[in-house]
Amino acid sequence: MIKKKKRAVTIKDIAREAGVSISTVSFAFNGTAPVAQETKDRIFEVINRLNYRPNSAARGLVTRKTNNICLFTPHPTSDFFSFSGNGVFSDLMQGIGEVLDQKDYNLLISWDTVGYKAKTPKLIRLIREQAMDGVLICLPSQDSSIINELNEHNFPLVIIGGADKSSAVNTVDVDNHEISYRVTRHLLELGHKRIAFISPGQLEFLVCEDRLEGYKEAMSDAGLKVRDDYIFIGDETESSGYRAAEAFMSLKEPPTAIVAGRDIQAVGVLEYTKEHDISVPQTLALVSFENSQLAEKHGITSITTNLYEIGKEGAKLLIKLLNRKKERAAQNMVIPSGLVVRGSSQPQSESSAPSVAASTESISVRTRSRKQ
Amino acid sequence: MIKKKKRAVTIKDIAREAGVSISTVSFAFNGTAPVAQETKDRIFEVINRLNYRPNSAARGLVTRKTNNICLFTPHPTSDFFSFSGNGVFSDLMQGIGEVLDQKDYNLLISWDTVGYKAKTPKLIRLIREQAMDGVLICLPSQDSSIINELNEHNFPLVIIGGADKSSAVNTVDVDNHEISYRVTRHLLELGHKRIAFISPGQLEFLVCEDRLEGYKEAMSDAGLKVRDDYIFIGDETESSGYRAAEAFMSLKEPPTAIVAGRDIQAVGVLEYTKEHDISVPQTLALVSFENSQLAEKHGITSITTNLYEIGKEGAKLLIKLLNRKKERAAQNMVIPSGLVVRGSSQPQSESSAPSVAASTESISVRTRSRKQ
DNA sequence: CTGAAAGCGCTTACAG
DNA sequence: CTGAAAGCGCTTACAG
Repeated sequence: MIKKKKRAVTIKDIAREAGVSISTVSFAFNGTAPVAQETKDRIFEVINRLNYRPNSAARGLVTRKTNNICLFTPHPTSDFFSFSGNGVFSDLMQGIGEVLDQKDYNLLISWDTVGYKAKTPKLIRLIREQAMDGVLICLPSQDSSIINELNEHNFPLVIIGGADKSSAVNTVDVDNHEISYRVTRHLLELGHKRIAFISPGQLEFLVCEDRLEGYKEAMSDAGLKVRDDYIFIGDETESSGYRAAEAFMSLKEPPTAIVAGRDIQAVGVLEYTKEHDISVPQTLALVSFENSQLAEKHGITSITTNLYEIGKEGAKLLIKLLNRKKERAAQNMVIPSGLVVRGSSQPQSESSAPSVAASTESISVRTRSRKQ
Repeated sequence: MIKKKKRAVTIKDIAREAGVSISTVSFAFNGTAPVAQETKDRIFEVINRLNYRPNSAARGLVTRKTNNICLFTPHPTSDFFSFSGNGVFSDLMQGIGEVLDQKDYNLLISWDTVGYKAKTPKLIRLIREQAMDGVLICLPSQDSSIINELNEHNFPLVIIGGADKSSAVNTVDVDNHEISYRVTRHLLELGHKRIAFISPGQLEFLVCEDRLEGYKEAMSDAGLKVRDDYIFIGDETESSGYRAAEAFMSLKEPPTAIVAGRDIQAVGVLEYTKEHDISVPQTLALVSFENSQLAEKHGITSITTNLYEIGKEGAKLLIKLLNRKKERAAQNMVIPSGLVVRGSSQPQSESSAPSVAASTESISVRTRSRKQ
């Protein structure tokens, strides 16, 4: 037996060893044409003995499939992902990873290096090189130049998180407008009228804009005026929540409730109330988004924004797109959110007992989709 | 002008449009053979106009290069990565990402789905399909079956984080043994003799084993006995730190200092001391690993374990390997760590003033490598 | 059920 | 400096 070093085993090796043609090997291996059981057995014996796997480049060249899907997103430590306390980026990756693994797709990552709304040479290069079959985009705001390039080259695309519902693109996201409305509504139902809002980040981010709008709409619908001094643009730091609280509570007419844009901000608010002996929820009620461990730990009422589910459903949708022959209308999938009520927004009549979770939907997250 | 829809532009299109042969296009594009300036200009005009990029599969088939490097790691939300408070996984990805972006490599991710020390079909498949040029492994413990397969196929490999120094593999890591020794030594120098240790996780994890050994060695070197009841196997939760403190402080002879295996555990310890009116550092001194935001926030003395640097240097090393013709001895690179002293381990003579950082090496992280 | 042949889009000797 | 040709390892009509 001659041992060749290093060279990878090819379909020719299998064919020779099994005494058949390479087409037969291909047919057997892929189950793409009928092959006699006997020869099939012979072929697979050799395949397994030699640990044969088709070279991905060669196969990709003819099938025009790479089995790679690309995730395009800001760097993991950028402020888009830097929600302390909760692994937003990890959750997203986990969701995507689980689906791709199961479907035998590989995950290729391309960072949005140049900052928001910037040109994106790397992704564009990958598109033109046809290095993947489809792409998953997760950006703070929509970049139409990428979307156009993707469409031109017929690359299936799903936008996850921060989806602009108005465009005819496949999206998977939480409905930030709706959940912000719901969270504000929760405070209104507790009797609050002076409700302030902290934006989770700059308003250029779609998530932030949507949450602000949801808050405003809830206020208007309740017949209340939206006051500019009740709106604070925060960021990913705890201290931005602290500063927001400081600003609000220094007003002549301070709010009786705050909608924090994210849990870490809510923690900042609590820090302020502790320092200034403001009782929560008696004097100041507090609700937030994310429902991360932080919210649980500090007894903050919060609404879930499940990045894990978003990643998972996004990946699923993309794969479905890849295996579809005929085009269909773009789908906008919304991941349900559950409001988890805790001590920070308990009705005042009830005792301020340890946090109580009272949510219907927070566990069983189902997905529904609607045509656009 | 005839507009063809959808078909990607190939080297043939460029050749036809520029009136040259495809070899000349290839030579010009890759700068791999001299081409007359005039024809070169003509070719590049067409290339730019048509946005040509060589098909990656076709190119990969002949060059045997994919420009992909694969990261093999547990799922991002697995307990290996679930250090709350700090984005270990994000930091790692960030470091890797920056280097690869700059060098025009793509990042392919393969999760270690089956748990620790398990068979790993996915990675093995990618190896055999030759879907990448090299791999970066980041696992809680070494898996020799993978390493063997990698070697068989001549795949360059770098192990980052959790590296077993004994084997002849390229590694990049913090020296967990040394930093644990250093951190314990710090307490010894403050006069402590009864020092307890909380393991950051199960001892099967190399990181944990190394840190425990470093602690033990420091104790022995100081002529102190290592007591079994001074060792607690913690995990990634805050409460494991709390429970460790509880166990230690209930001993007949409680320790006067604790080495927490990670910052989140140190926070748990502080929670316990607060509840039980134990003054830190007077009655109980505390040091930890990671030097995350948690350590800073709570004034905990901690030693840096820079995953960002580890990722970065790991990626750099791997790329160096890829571009090297002749083999060289395996390299073990250690990322320097800096001890950041804060209030939790202040010498008792000094006032318990707000945290003071006193570290020489924590900022300027340089790398040195040694042959093995 | 099986094989010979073409072709995917490139790179790379080899001539000239 | 440029072109014709072979070949990378596969899949897929096309015959038989």
